[in-house]
Amino acid sequence: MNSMESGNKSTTKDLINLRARIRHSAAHVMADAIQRLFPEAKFGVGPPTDDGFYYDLELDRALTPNDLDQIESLMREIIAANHSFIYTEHTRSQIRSLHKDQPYKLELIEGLSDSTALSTYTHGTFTDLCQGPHVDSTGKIPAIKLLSIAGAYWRGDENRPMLQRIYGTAFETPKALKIYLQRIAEAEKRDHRKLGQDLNLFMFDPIAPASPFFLPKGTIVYQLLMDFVRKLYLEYEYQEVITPQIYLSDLWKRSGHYDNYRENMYFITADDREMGVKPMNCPAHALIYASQLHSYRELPLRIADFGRLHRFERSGVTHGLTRVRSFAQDDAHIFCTPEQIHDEVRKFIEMLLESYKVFDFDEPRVMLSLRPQKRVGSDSIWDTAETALRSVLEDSDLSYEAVEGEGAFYGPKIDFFVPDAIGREWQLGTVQLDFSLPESFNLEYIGQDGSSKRPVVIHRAMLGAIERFMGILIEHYGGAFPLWLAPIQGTIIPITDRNVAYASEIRNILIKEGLRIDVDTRNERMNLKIREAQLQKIPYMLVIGDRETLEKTIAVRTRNNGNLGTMSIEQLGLLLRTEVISGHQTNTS
RNA sequence: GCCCACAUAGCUCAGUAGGUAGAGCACACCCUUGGUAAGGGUGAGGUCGACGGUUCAAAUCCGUCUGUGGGCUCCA
Repeated sequence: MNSMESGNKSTTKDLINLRARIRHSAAHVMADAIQRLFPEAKFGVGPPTDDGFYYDLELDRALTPNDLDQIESLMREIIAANHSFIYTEHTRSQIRSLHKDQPYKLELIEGLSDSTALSTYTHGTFTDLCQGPHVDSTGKIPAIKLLSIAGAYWRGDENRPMLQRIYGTAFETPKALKIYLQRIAEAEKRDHRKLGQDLNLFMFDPIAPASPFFLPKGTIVYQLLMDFVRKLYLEYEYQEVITPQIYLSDLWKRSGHYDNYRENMYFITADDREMGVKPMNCPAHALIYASQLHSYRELPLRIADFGRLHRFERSGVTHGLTRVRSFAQDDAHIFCTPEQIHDEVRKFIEMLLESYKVFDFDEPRVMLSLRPQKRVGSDSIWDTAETALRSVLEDSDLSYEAVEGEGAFYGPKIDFFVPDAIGREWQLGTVQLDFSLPESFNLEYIGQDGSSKRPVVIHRAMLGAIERFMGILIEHYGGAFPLWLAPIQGTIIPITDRNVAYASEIRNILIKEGLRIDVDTRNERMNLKIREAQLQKIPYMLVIGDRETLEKTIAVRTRNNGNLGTMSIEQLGLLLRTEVISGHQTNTS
């Protein structure tokens, strides 16, 4: 993603193809090395990936990092020997007998149709079922590195055996490999779990697995994100509500969650009655809607809710802030007429694109997810819903990809994925149509002709889970939040304690201007205070010594090592306020 | 849930022939009042994730559990 960006389209494509050939070839070389070291190994598949390659294999013992080193050095020998890759086509019985000791390969062969050529590639003494393409010879694999050992189900099926997967990568030059490895190291430095601890944003405790505790600084960011969304809600005419956390199971039976989502829910029993902790807000909003009679004149009705949700995620899938069991979304449900769907989805997408720009995210990738196997509602309802979403996307400038079977159980959806500062992609927003909820909750409005009609529900979230969004933002900014989001916007550094009184005076003035300012009154040297403020990624360091106290000025330094010199309190206030406002301004605000 | 790994002071980590624990930073106190990324000294701090087993003796070996990490599956 990084080094590919230069150059025109065709060379980019050439490079991608070259890398795929190199990596696929490296996978063969790795399998060769493994077979020499472990002749009893049974091989699965070994394809190239976007970032490297892997090979799956079965072995009677677990591989260790030490084994990886051995495999890698043997690979280097095989590469140095510069064996040619030789393509051969076979009959079905030939290719079967070639792989007679390889049960997984035999299964793959069974799955191949007779219309495709049954081929192998051989280098040196190693032959593998493969349609290629490869580089000419093993010597044309310029740079390799084995990275990790993992478990992976055979054919991705959790009911089938778990194989060992070795991940590696290969590049067209040693330099390109080095750049890639540096990028991984950079990603580690930005890891939100590490930064969250270093910057005192949030913590975890084993007593509440996968459930974040937001510390005071993290809470400031969290609240600012909600404030940001609330401001857009005013503009886009949403109404916020607060709804209960726990409901009798009758509700979940009615909404379909009891049948379709139970394994992800927490249940408790009180008063001999079973209750479920909400994993979603939609049923609550349906109850609110149903509590009153509605006219078509009121629609669309946009109900927003930052309610805390709990979802039991299987152990092993949780991850820092990005996959948690307790969270809140910038969730809202739009109740509208079928005719209003198009306009509502369009407006939502407009709001979403506008807000992503504020966070310096590039244009999102858009995915339209269509009906899954496990679903509620008739096929004709699904037809209507899918057509509606498609038409909005067709009318917009956005390019999108439609995927069968990925929709929610209650309706099709559009998901938005954005790349962060180092090229990784994350799912943020989502908009989902729901024709089932209005049915099951018997929602109605009175139409122009005086008869009862069925509204449509649109589920939508822009930032998605605030927890997740914050995790992504931390990595995107590398912990250096823009001024408007920084938990502490400036720290005042008195050089001696003679300057503390003036420092407090400055602080009070800036606080009254709505800024988040600290004073570092510790008996430490200025250098240390600056260092720590830098490490905490505080945007402004406001140094105050005898000179400033006397002249009623402030020496201003930014975290980018920019020394802005001295200025008056008025100048500083203006500077900070201007930066705060421009930081989170949307197009329409 | 599955495979593999890891769990030692608030943090980062050291502690492999099994013999009742160490460092740096942080913290407390003292000295130092210092102009743009670490001033110095002293001190306190750990039932080595939990439970069980082997052993005269377990942070160290074995088992179970919990949590976390890398993946797989899942992600409404």
